[in-house]
Amino acid sequence: MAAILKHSRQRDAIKEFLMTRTDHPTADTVYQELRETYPNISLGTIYRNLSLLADIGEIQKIYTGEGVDRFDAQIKPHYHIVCTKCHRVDDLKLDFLTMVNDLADKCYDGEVHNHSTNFYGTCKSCLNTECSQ
Amino acid sequence: MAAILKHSRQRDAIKEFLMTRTDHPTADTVYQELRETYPNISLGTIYRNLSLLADIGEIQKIYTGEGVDRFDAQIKPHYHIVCTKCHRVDDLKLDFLTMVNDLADKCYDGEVHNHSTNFYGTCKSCLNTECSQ
DNA sequence: TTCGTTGCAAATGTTTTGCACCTGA
DNA sequence: TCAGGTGCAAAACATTTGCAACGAA
Repeated sequence: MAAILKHSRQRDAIKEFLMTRTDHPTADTVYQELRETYPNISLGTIYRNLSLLADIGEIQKIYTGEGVDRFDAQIKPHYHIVCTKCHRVDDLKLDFLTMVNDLADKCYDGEVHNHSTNFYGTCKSCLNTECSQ
Repeated sequence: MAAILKHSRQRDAIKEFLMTRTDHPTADTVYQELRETYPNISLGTIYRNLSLLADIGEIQKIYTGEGVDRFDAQIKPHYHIVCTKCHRVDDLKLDFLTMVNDLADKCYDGEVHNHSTNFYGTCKSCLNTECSQ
């Protein structure tokens, strides 16, 4: 069922762009940036490739509950922190707590395979500008 | 800024309906069910009241990353488990791990206020019907 | 040549919003 | 009375998809 992948310049560019970023761009950000190099690239291509890359596990799709999906070239399990003021999404340098899956599995009558945690708070730069708001 | 709330039959019905449910209905489910009692109720009213109730903390909005938002009348912090086969969302009988916020705060240069975790797995009924698929 | 990929545009699905009318306090 | 609430329909958004042309193997 899984089709054989052909090489595509656009897909390479999308993945390469993601790997240069430590924030977690949205599909539209990827689109706006890549349009400078590939003026004819289409949003559909961005979405198709981001989905495909996420499906084959080369990138990660992040749901923050703030409307838009975000993407991350870092596929090692890790946590994210969302600033509730400026909506920026950062990686958190906290070890992934695999044993939490076991805790959850013990109190569930199905099977628990994984978990996804988002932390919410205020980023440093929003803390600093708090009084001027 | 916050307006004074007036009583509304529709808002009551929405909250009451949510309180009868142990699953976590989507806005559309609330709409379909309440339409039987209030044939003229509109989806806009459902969305407006669900948002309002979530804003004032009487209900909770749940993001599962599966497209639609879900709502929960249980506002005590707790975790959810999403079945990746049938997309049903259950409560997990696992104590909320408040200390995880402190763990996260220690390795972040902003402030961590909260976290939200979704577990992903297979529910009992999907496990049972696995071979017939 | 073959079949996956692209660009474009239209379609989809969820959620929000403008507006005139209604309703609770 | 009057500000908040409602129903309706249109709009806004993010994302997906159909299709003919394109391009890698």
